[in-house]
Amino acid sequence: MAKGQGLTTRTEDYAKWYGEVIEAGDLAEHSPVRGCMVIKPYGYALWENMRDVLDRMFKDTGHSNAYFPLFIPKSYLSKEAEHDEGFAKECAIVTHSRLIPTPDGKDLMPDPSSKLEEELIIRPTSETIIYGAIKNWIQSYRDLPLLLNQWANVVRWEMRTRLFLRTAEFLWQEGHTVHATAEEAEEETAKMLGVYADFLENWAAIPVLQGRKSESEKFAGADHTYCVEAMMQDRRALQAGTSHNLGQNFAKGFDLTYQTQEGKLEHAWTTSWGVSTRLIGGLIMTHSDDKGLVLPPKLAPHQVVVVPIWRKDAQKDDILAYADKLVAPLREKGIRVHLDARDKMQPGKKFYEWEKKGVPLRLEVGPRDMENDGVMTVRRDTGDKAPMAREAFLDGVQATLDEIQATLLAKARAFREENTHAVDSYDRLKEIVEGDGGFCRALWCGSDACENQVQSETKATIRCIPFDEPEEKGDCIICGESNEKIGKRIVWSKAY
RNA sequence: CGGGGUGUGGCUCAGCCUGGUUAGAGCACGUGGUUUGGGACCACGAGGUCGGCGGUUCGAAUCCGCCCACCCCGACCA
Repeated sequence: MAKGQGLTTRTEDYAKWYGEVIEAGDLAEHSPVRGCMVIKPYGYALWENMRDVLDRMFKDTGHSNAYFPLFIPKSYLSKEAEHDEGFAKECAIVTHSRLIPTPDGKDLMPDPSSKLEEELIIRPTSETIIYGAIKNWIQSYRDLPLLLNQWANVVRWEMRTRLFLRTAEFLWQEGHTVHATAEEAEEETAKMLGVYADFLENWAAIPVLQGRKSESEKFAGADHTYCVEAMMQDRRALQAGTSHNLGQNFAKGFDLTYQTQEGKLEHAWTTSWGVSTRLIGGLIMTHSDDKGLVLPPKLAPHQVVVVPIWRKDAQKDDILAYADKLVAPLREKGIRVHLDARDKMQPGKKFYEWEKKGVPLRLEVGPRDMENDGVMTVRRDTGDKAPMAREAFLDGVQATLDEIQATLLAKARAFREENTHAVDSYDRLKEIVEGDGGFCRALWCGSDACENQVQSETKATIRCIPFDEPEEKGDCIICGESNEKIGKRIVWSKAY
């Protein structure tokens, strides 16, 4: 994208648009390390806001934060067979602890004598290292439930990466809980999925489908996986968060046992759940437009930006003093406001910049406004521009921000509904998937064979078996067998 | 890991085919001035081991060899 011009539009090239929005919004950039990104201050501020809200939600549901090591002894990974198989092919491995100069003295190489006794895996997820530690914390049913969360970075050596959506290293939170009964573990798994759905809809303004993953899509090592799925503006699905009921699989692998009230020794029941910096990608692809980022007020680093305008230097001090009559009251109301007092920059340039950065509400204050005790307001979501009296603006600003938040959610929900189709034949499924795309609600027999066939022929996958689908008996659109095992429509879509 | 492509100031690229003083342009950046209600203009200025190593040559960004990195398209995935 050339500076001083517009972005590639979504219809021209969606992937290119996505990259340009990130660049123009100053969120992140590629690092010299393959598949890794540098999250810039503005992008990190967005992540911090997400993190703070989620962290509060986790604590309100009884969880405590802890921190476990980045390195996992290789042997830990082989204690849960499915888990091992699921992650082994994308691990970074530490083999040495020291560098020495090469024989020609021009480079460095691992010192053969520093080869580790046991190689260390850089965590792709922390179940194994956490169970290794907490099995010693739990002896009695009185020690349960154990409700932990960790904010951390993890590494998965992915083949193809995209900023935020799939990077070799990413930031996330991973909840890990241990329970005395299967019922409690199931309740926890469902509860945390609900927390994610709440966060996504009410804070990120991203409507989500809640549901269960098919056997082939579930987390490696889980009994079953629940997920929240969102639709991006190119009508592809994004798995925004997952919550896994791990049953006793990991407890057995790590000998995580507790003594019951009756004095018997039993394996515990565990869960894990996570969301990552991928959510930033989801936020971008849900709300942003051809002018750049559009951020929901509840998560935006700056909810309001004030651009002062002066014609002559002599006016500058007066205008800035007047701008403060907006900025100070906004701060008092707890609104995140930024005054852009940069000199030697034309107002128009600032307008474009904050538009690209997705600030929900822009205020322009110049001599005319100062004279009228007014302010010019511009909404990022609709582009609506309106002059207002200062006091009236201040009285209504929170309501305006709430309305922007609600508008974004409603718009995203309407888009998803428009692009969700009830599909009753495989031909129709292919037609949609190969055409505009979207979510296809269809009957499915529950077999891997049908799932694999669709995936290899169309690239679409089963995103989830939604909770809120009504019961519906009928024949699988692929093989024609009865769907009695599933008993309702499931959702197919291409996904990120 | 297969197929394709690209490596030259912060960014986008020209120069390479046909080797020849001091490697260019636009954007961005700095200073000064005029500007400022939707991306300003003028002047001056700073910034480069031309991805790395080796070879050919009097001389290499340019030719040859090897290596590395990144990007795009596939198979795999939060």
